Amino acid sequence: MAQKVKLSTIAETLGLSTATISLALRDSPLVAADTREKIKDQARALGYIYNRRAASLRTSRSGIIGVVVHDIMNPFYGEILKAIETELDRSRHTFILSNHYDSVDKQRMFIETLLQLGGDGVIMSPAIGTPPEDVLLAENNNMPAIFVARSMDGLDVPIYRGDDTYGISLATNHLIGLGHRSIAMIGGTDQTSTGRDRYQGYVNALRKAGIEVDPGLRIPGPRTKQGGFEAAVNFLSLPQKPTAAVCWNDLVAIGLMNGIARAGLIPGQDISVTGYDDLEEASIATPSLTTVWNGQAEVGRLAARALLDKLAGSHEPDGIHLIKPEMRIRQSTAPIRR
Amino acid sequence: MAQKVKLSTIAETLGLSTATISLALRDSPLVAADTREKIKDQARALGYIYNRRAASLRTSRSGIIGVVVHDIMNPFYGEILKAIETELDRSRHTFILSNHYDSVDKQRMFIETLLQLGGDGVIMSPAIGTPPEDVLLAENNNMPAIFVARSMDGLDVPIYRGDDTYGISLATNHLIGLGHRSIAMIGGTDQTSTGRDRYQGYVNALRKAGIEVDPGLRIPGPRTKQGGFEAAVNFLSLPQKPTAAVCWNDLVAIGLMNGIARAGLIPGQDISVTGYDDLEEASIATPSLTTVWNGQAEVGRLAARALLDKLAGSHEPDGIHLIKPEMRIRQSTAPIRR
DNA sequence: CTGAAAGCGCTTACAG
DNA sequence: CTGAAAGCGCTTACAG
Repeated sequence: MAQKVKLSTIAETLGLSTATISLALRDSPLVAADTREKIKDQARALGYIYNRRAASLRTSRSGIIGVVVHDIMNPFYGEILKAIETELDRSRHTFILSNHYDSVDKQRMFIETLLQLGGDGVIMSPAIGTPPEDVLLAENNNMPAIFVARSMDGLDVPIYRGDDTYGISLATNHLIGLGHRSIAMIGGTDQTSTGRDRYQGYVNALRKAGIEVDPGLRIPGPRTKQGGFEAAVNFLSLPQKPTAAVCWNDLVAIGLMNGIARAGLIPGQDISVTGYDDLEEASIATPSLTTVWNGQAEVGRLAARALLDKLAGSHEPDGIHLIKPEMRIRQSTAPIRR
Repeated sequence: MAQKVKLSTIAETLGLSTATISLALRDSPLVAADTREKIKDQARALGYIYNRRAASLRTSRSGIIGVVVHDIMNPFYGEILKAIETELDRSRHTFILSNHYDSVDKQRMFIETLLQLGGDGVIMSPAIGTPPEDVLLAENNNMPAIFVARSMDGLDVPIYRGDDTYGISLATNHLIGLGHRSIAMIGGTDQTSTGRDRYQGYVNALRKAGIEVDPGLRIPGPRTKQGGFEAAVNFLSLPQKPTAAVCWNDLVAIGLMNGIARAGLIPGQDISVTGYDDLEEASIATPSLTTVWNGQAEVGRLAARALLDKLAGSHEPDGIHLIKPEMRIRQSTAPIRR
């Protein structure tokens, strides 16, 4: 490798000062237009690479934004990330991604690393059991946080997510409307706000329809396709013989449908199944999945915008921003067979 | 936020020099053990945050490793990434992720950003049409590259991937062994090394079995579930009435099976389908998918190790490192019906 | 075992 | 419109 090219290299070869070079490369109107062009050409010719660490050391702004969620391989988060990426790309921010797999330690290590790198802000879907201190660590060090998909009590961090209680009630009401009375709820956990909200929404809808809530019809836990697939055995052996299942999310629903099919029953005919999220995959599942649109792209886009606005100095309203879910009716649900 | 705590803050409160603090925090044996402890306690008490930009400006090592692939939401890459993450976590490197969506521009911008941040190295699955200069840009600026999953001609960058020609021949031979003679190949593109290799492997296997290769049986293009799903229509209307399909990957295979089922046929019985990759999902698809294990976790782990070794100064052998694929036989393939 | 001083490559008032 | 100089917060020879 040749000698490293820096601002001073360009300055020397052009007989100018580093100050002028620095300003010119950042398109400052303080530098005459033709000087600016000359400088840019020279920078290109020399293969100059801007050293962000040096700049950021001086300005204490890095252009780095951290994003940490449960698991980026989960398409639910994937769809959120894609929207965040699009929004951050537009403003030339770099984003650093991490999974926390609901490990508080892994999440804290990520926040610390981000602080060390001088991260400007962090978008997170907090790990189960996150202590408020870990979020305050970021905020107190001038790195604002925005939550997506999950709330946390005791912090007034802006949060963007779907209205889970309402959304799941849409799915439950849809099944009730089709004549189902014995409806199971598969998956999710009480350890997240989302989990509690969705179960509550399911319970509310049943009560409102005058259907007794049977705790035995709840199979908590599964959150993945694999989990839904394995839950099919338990589901099919429930003594109550439910005719329908409200699933925690699309992944669980698709897994459950696979499991039901494996047992020789036809999902969508013998058993009605609803998902949640409306992943891209939901419409091509077989049968195509009746589900609840949960606005992942909206959540990602709005959260990224809110963070960028905050960094730009505007006072974004804190508090909860709920996206209103919508029903998507497809083939996996049908009127009850009498 | 209180006044920022830096090395000199600790030094002053303790009556020591910044040099000693710096050494102590990095566990240098040059500092007496009890001084070291005292310093670490004080750092913790003051809430000191190590400034990596400053350190990296001085040492020109950042601890950052870039990873850029086609699409991190694709579980094939997801499984590679997970293995890379595990390996890099272990050595306390930070990794920055990006999709390139096969846009050469997006990929170049990522490489430039990484250089600006002082990235130590980059693991990439090069975008279609990547000019060698873009990779040399990294290498010439002291940022070594390692390829995963895709090769590129004209560069001697180490590459880790599966043996595609061999792997696809396993799938094709399996179908031939079941009595199939009219076997379609669905998906993939000639624009990647992987695409060319897999088509070649399919052709080789047919020839070796004395089956004439019919170019009309190839439906190139699809690489996703959606793509496979849509290809089902074309597949089912082929005049040759193929009884089996070798798919580009598991996603295409699962999509195709969904499409076949939607048309009222039973995949695995009426039509045999093979996938490629053996994603976690393959075994829970319905029917479970006969596929080729492609060693994603191995690819990721080995590539990360190779990069870390290179950064540590060891001379890693360049060239191609092929993982040997293995057949996984499940329910989606069956003897031909006469 | 500890300290004084230079320097990594930028940006930013301040002058002119 | 351009330049000289200080400083961001570390680490690293070099002394002692």
